[in-house]
Amino acid sequence: MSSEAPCTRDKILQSTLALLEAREVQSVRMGDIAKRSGISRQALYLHFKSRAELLIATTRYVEDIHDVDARLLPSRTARTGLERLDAYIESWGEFLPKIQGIAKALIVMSETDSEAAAAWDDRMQAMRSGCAAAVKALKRDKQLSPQHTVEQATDILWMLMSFQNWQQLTQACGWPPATYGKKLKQMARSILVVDAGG
Amino acid sequence: MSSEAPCTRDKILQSTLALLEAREVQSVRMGDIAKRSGISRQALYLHFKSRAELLIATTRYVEDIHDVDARLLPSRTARTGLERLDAYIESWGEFLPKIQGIAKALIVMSETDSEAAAAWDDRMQAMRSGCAAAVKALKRDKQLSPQHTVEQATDILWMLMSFQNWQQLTQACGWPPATYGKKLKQMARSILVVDAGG
DNA sequence: TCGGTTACTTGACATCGTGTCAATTGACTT
DNA sequence: AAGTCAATTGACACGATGTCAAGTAACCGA
Repeated sequence: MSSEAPCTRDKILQSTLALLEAREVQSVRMGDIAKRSGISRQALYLHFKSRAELLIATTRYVEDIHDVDARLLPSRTARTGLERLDAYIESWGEFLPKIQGIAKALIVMSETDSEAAAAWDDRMQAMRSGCAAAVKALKRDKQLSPQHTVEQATDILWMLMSFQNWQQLTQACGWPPATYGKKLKQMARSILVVDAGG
Repeated sequence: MSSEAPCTRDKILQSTLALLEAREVQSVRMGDIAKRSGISRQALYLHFKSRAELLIATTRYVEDIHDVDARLLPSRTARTGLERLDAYIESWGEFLPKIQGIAKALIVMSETDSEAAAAWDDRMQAMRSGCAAAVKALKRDKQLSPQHTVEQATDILWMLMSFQNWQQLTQACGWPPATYGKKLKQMARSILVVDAGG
């Protein structure tokens, strides 16, 4: 439970997460995380061998906290392909804001660290599997537009749902979360579904 | 002409560009650029006050070389809204591969340098104007889907045409350039156009 | 031909963040 | 009393950016 005194490792992960949500990624240094965790900078290296490893661990920590699997349940139990598509976009749209900080950090880290790149890629491939499943369900229902192969449709849905697009629409364009969800469903239907009734 | 001996500043810009196209962004250091330009590292600072400024100057240099304005001519002279949309996507799709290196560099630099961020944002806003113009032409032709406001339609087209999406589709998904162009036009029509024939 | 300017060189150095190492402390076991 | 474990302190190497000072070589105009 969170009311118990967390062990040092958990304190570090919590601090990292809090800082990433509060500030610009690059301004979250090992020293800052240590200070906020109430330990020395060197002690961080007793728990994580590098900054990259700490960020990767934080990613897993976030997914644990928010119970990704439970969130995706409605999309897996959907009856029709359309329902599944909508449910998947919906859950993802609710999940994205929660991983914002760590996602940005991991993307930036990916430029210099191949393990970070692999970790982020792994999460994105997991998300892609969900896209592939939704597309497959559409295909099964004969609702997939003949304009695209199954592969292409998956690529397209994956692209639409990318973290960068979410960032651009909600941050740069100022779309509220509800608009993001609604519009993304519209777009996915317009592109992928044969009879795009909304 | 390029057969004349270029001045030092131009040599630097050419070297920067060549290196950014050949290698990972972060591995292009001031020292590398200097070596390739045949001058000392310190001499770089006689021409550009920082790495960020050099990258920004390189961006302008690339746009000069490839004559962006001329490229966009067909989209500006298009008769119908649909023609304009297609022409704009087409030119952008041809232009993107050429700015790949410097674009990635500027995006990475944006994390740490606010001037670089402003420079990239400026280019993206310019691209957005083109999107707005295409959407307006569709609206004029009564071909804009009533699902979206003009503003939203612009946001959507802007998102679809983003550098990150191009990267994801051509690199991660392995789409050939021709497929990228064709599919992007399809997607834009499906989402934005009222009678999405095509 | 002298003097000045311009472009560039060399070498040393400050700064910042990551990551490492060695010696030490303090608490809890057995 | 001895041992172990988590953490501390302080020093330090490394790599990259950016700065500074002194020197050089070519060119240009009076």
